[in-house]
Amino acid sequence: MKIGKLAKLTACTIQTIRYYEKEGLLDTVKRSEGNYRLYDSRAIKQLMFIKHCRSLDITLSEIRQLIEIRDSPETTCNNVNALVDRHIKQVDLRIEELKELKRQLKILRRKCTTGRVVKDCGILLELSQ
Amino acid sequence: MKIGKLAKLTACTIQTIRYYEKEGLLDTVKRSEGNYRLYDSRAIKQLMFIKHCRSLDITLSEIRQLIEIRDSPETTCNNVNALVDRHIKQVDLRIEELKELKRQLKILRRKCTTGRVVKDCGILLELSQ
DNA sequence: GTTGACTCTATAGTGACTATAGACTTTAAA
DNA sequence: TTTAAAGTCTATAGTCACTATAGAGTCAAC
Ligand SMILES: [Zn+2]
Ligand SMILES: [Zn+2]
Ligand SMILES: [Zn+2]
Ligand SMILES: [Zn+2]
Repeated sequence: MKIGKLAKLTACTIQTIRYYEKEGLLDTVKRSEGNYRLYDSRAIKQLMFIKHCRSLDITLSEIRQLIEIRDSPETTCNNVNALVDRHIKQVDLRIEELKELKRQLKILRRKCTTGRVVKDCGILLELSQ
Repeated sequence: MKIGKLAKLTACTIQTIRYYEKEGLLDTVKRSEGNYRLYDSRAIKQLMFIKHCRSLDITLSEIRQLIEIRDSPETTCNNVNALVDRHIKQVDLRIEELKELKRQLKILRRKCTTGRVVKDCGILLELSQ
C-alpha cells in the first residue's frame, strides 16, 4: 500500500504521515523501486494509535513515551496511568482558566451598549486602563 | 525611559516589547544618540492596552483591529461589540470541547487499575483500537 | 509518447512569543 | 582613567503540530 491509500484509510493527510515518520512516531518502512513508501496493516495500527491519542490532545512527546512504555510489555503500567492523570489535570486547569476568561469578557461586554460612538465606548475605555 | 524600565513598569519582557513594535502594535519611538529606544507615558498606555487585551486572549490581529477602530473616534462602536461577542463565543466553544475531552479522558482512565502490567493495560489496549 | 495522477525531498509558514549570538553603549567601581 | 558590568541593539533560530508550497521524479492508461 502506498502513502495515498494509507492516508485515505486513516483520514490523515499525506504530509502528516510523513511528519510522524520524521518525528519517529511511525516506523520507517521499506520503499519500492521508485522510492515510494510501502505500508502494511502494521502501519495502519500505528497510525490509528497516534490518531486516537491526538484526538485526546495527547502531545507527540507523550505519544512517544506511550510507545516506549508499550514496548516493555512486562513492566507495570503505573506511568501510563500517571500520564493520563497528568493530562486530565491539565485539561481541567485549562477549563477553569477559560471559564474565568469568559467571566472577564462578559464583564467587559457589559461596559458598552449598542449604538454608541467609539470615543465614548466603555469597552475601549476599560481596555485602556 | 529606556526599554528596560518600560519592561519593568509593565511586566513585559524586553523581547516582547520589541516584538509588538515589529508587529505594528506599538508606535516606533525616537532613539537616543546610542540608538536606544526612548519611551514616554504614551508607550506605557499603549503597552498596557495590549497587555489587557492579551490577558483576555484577544489575538494580536484583533488588537490591531481595536487600535484601528479606536482611532476613528466618531464612528459607532458596533464592531467592537461584535469582536468581543465573537470572542466570547469562541471561548465558550473551546470550553465545551475541553469538557468533552475531559469526559473521554476519564473514560480512558477507568480502563486501567493500578498495578497491572503493560501488556494487559486497558488504557494502551483502548488506545490501540 | 504523452497526459495525468501520484509520490518524493526540501523548505517556508502559522501565532505569539522566547532565546540565543555577537556587537555596541552606558554606567559604576577600582 | 581604566575596566568591568549591565544594558541595549539587530538578526536569527526555536517552540508545537502541523500545512502548504516548489520542483523533480515515478507510474499507469490511452
Ligand atoms: Zn498531556
Ligand atoms: Zn462601545
Ligand atoms: Zn478572538
Ligand atoms: Zn494500565
